[in-house]
Amino acid sequence: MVLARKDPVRIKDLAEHFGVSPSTVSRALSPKGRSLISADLAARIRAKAEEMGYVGDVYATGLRTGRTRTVGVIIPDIQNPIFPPIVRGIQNRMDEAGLVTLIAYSDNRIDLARREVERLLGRRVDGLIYASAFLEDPVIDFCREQGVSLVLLNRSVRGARGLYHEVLNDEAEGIRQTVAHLASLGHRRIVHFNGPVDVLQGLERREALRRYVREYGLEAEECECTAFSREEGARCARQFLSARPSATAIVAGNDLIAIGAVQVFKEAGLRVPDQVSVVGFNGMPFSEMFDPPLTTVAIPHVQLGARAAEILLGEMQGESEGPLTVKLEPVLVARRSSGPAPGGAVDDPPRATETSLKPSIPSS
Amino acid sequence: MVLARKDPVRIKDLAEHFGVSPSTVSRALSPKGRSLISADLAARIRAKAEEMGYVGDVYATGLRTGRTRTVGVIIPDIQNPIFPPIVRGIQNRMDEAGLVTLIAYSDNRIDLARREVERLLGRRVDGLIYASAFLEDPVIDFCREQGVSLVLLNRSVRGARGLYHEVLNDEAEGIRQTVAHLASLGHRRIVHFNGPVDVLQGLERREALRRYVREYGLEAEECECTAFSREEGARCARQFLSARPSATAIVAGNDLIAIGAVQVFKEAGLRVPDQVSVVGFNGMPFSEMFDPPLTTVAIPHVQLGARAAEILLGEMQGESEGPLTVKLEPVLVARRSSGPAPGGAVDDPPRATETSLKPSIPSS
DNA sequence: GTGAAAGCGCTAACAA
DNA sequence: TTGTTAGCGCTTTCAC
Repeated sequence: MVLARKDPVRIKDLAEHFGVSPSTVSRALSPKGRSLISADLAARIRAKAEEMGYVGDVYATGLRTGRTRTVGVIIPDIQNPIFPPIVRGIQNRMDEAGLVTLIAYSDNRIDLARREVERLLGRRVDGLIYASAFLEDPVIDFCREQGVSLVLLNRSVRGARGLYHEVLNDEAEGIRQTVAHLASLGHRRIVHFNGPVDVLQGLERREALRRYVREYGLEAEECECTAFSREEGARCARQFLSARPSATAIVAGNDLIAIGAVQVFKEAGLRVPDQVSVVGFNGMPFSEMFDPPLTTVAIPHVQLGARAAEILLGEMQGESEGPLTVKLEPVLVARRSSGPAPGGAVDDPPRATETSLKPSIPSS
Repeated sequence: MVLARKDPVRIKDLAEHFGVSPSTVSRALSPKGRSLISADLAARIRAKAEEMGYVGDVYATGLRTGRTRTVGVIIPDIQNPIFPPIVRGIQNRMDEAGLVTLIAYSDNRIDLARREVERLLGRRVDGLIYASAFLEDPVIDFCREQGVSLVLLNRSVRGARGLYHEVLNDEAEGIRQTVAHLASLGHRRIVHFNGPVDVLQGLERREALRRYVREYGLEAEECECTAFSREEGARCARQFLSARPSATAIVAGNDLIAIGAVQVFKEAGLRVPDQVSVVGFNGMPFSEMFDPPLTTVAIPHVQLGARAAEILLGEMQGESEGPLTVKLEPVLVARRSSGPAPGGAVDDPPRATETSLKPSIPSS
């Protein structure tokens, strides 16, 4: 049994047991040192270390080498439902590699992000995964100055491409699928309740929408939300109701905007999807339980996290093949908040692409 | 500006600046040592340290003192929606106290929980917050053997009271509010889709239900779910449909069981709440967006986390006033999945206790 | 009230 | 291939 805390096994103990010096044991235990000593002895030391439950002292090693086998992750808020799967993806990969992950919250404020980066650097993290909220972000330059390995996750900064590692969702592809879906349902005029354009996602989704609306021969108007929130979705929905446009579908900047809009439509007696279709973005958990179940673009959050961790690990080992930009493909999940355009010709009848019960996460 | 990484300020630098010895600076900077040196010098050293951006080296201190200003938190899975707010509550408090929080996942498996505890102890955490899944859990004894400060959170173990610090939701009170609510709506016969009774919550909720059903003069049957999952809720709902009992309301063991049941009822054409009321438990995010919006017992998750952190901090400072058991009060949030009993006399008409839009969490 | 010195456990230069 | 030695930055006796 491991006695990790009570009386930890030290290198000295192993050295005495074998009648060798601490350095020899240290070499036997470290990947690079192992080749310097006799293979047989190294193997025996390693076996005994395992048996005695040797766990290297992270603090001694950290002090001596400056490397701490610790990484930091900065996200806006773990209570935002897109981040738990991202964090899990990161930690899965880091745990595998024997690193520990520190999680810090910026609450979407640059000053807090900066403070948290400083705290993490003070903790001597070997690398950082940063989910920045804004297109312009001085905190990223600060990280660069500090010389810490850095991967940008899910949110990016203007001009970052080629400067920093980035792991991103393919926003344009998600919008393309959305537009294709609505076009196939016979919609011809849509309104985009776009998210804030000072955030990468808001900007990219809006630009992709403009492009694909053209390519698919549709027409679009826009209502700009100042935040990715239900309140803003509701505001645009009220505006939509009072303007009474001829559009038959809403493409929301994300799921929260979508559900804010749906709620207002329902309260106003506008039937979704009979009178207006609504499509979200993010594939947030339980969106299939909403009323109506929400059609949305599912982002591979766990894989985004895992991929970012992977790249950071490579970077930390000095495998510097130049800054990478990785885009992962999202998938539109068609549910019942979108349907045939009222009175419109339908090229392709709607299908149920998702059956009722899927494996779910146990809760207390 | 702080240069946390590039060339950190050390005690030696401060010592040289003031022409004193490192010991003096160390004393000036530590709360206990401060009283040993001249107050004036201490103040000047502290001011300068602040100005120069001195950040003590956690690894040197950890090595020297054995205390690491780090705590570990073990939860089943951050993707389970009840845990993000708990984690946030813990971290808010720990950050305030200048401690760092390591989060590990057990996936509700005792072997993994054990492994994670060992990893955390290997990382020399000063304390542990443990959200154990089971009523019997040897991992807790292991923690005790290791002599690490420990607080049990949200999930408890049989016989733990008086042995370990516990921070719990008041399950009985939540059930009492549920039963009172249904009674006031005229329900007389209910079915409890209870959660697994080898988990504290499942057991306590069931026992409370039996008690309050009696106290309020109702009658209850039970259908036991083997997990807190939608699948199990759906299974009990199908059983309910085929048995066609006279009950008019379902009390679900948690929200997932509730939504699994609601889904089956809807598919079978049974109207909620006109023909059957359903009440959940947990107050999970976005449950107000479900169809119908779910009546549920909201647990103060953030406060649970903050309280657990508070107690752990006290324990780590040796403020040992004996093991504490803290219970926090949940609140029933009445929404539209519960309504008057069909054909029953209503003592008290249902009210809308929640209006439509509440502040929500921004999402990308 | 302050300084000198030792040492936490580990690794890496240097020596043999 | 292995041992010796020094020292990472800090705290804490012990001496003055």
